[in-house]
Amino acid sequence: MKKLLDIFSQFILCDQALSEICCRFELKYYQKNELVQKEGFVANFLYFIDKGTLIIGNELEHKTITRYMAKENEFLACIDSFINRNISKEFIQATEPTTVYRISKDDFDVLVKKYPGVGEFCQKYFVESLIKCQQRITDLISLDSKSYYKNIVENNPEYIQKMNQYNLASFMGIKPESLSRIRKPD
Amino acid sequence: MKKLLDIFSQFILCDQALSEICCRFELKYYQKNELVQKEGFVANFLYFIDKGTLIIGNELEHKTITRYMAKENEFLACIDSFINRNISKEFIQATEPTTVYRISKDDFDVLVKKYPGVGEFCQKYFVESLIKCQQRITDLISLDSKSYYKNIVENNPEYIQKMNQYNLASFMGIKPESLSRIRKPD
DNA sequence: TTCCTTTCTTAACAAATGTTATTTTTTGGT
DNA sequence: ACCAAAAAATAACATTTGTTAAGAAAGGAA
Repeated sequence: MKKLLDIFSQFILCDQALSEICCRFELKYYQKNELVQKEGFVANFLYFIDKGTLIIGNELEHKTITRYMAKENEFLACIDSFINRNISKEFIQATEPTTVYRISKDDFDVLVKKYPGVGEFCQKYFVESLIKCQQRITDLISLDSKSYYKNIVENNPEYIQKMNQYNLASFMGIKPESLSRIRKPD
Repeated sequence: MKKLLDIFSQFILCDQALSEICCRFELKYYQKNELVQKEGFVANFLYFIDKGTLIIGNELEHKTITRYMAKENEFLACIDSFINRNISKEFIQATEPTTVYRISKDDFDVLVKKYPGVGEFCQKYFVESLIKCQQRITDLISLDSKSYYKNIVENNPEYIQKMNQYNLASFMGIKPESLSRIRKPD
C-alpha cells in the first residue's frame, strides 16, 4: 500500500484523506492469464498494480490484440468505460501472478468530490497517459518494426520480459512469426 | 467566436467568465502551409480552429511525419509542451488558409484558477483525447493499410480531403507510393 | 494562356511481412 | 524424470510495402 500512498502524497492531501484512500482501495490477487475484466461490461474498477503485470487488449473478429501493458506501480483502467460508464470494448488480463489494489467507480467519485488533490491526480494521470499515447503513435507510424523493437529493448525492456511472443507481436502491430525473425541474429 | 463559447457553455460558467474567456482568446490567421508553431520551442498557445485545418507532426532525421490532423471547432496544442513547459518536439502547421482563436499559457492558467468550469473542460478534453488516441493505436496495430484507409474514408473523410498524399501517408504509417497503390481501383 | 513547380501516378525491382505448415523448444503437471 | 500442451523457431512461398526513377497531372504565378 505504501507505493500507492506515495503517489497520492504528491498531491495536497491531509492524513485523513490518505487513510480514506487506503480504506477504499481493496487488495486483489490474479493468477497468470486470469481475466481481471471482461470486455462487454461496464468497467467498474481502477487498478493500481502492486506486483505483477496487466495487459489491456481487444477481442477482434479474427484475433486478439494487446494495446498496452502496465507494470508495477502503475494505474490502469478501461478509461472510456470507467469514466463515461460505457460498455468496455477492452479486456484486462494478468500476464503473471499479480496483486493489485482496486477501487470502484463509486468510491473513486466520492474521493474526487471530497478531496481536490484526487482530482489533480486524475488530471496529471490523464495528461501523462495522453503524452505517452501520442509518442507511441509517433513511433508506430515512423519506425519500421526492427527499429520499433530496438526502441522497446532500450526504453521498455519489461515489455519483452513480461509479454509472450503473441502479445508483444500484436502490441507492435506485426505477426508472431515476424517478431521471431526480427529477434533472430543475422 | 460563437462555437468556442458554445463549448465552454457546456460547463458551469457565468456570463462574466464567458466574456473573460472571449477577451483572452485572440484571433489569428494562417496561410496554407504556414507554420503555426515550430518544434524546438516551448509551446505557448492553445488553439481553437475557427475555420480551416491544422496538422501536428514531427521533424525526424530523414522525414517529416504527421501525427494528427485537427479540424474546425477542435482544440489543438502541443500538450507536453503547453502543460509542462517542455520544449516541443512537434510542430503545428496549417494545411489550408486557417483562422484560429488562440490563448496563451499564462492567460489559460488564470482562467483555470479563476473558473472551475475551465478545469472541468480540460479534464473532459484530456479524457476525450486519450480515448481517441487509444483507439488510433488499436487501429494502427490491428488493421492492414487497406483496412485502415477504408476506416478513414468512413469515419474521418476530412482527413482525405484536407491532407495531401505525403501527409496522409505518414499519418497512416506508410509511404506515399503505397497510399497511391491503395487508392488505385483494382 | 504558358511555364514552372509541386503533387501524384506508375512501373520494375528489392526488401519486409504475412501465410501455412512443420519442427523444435519450453513449460507445467504428474 | 516423464509426458502432454503450449510457445517459439523455422522454412517455403505469397503478398504487401519500400525504393528508385520516370512520366503524367494538377495547381499557381506571371
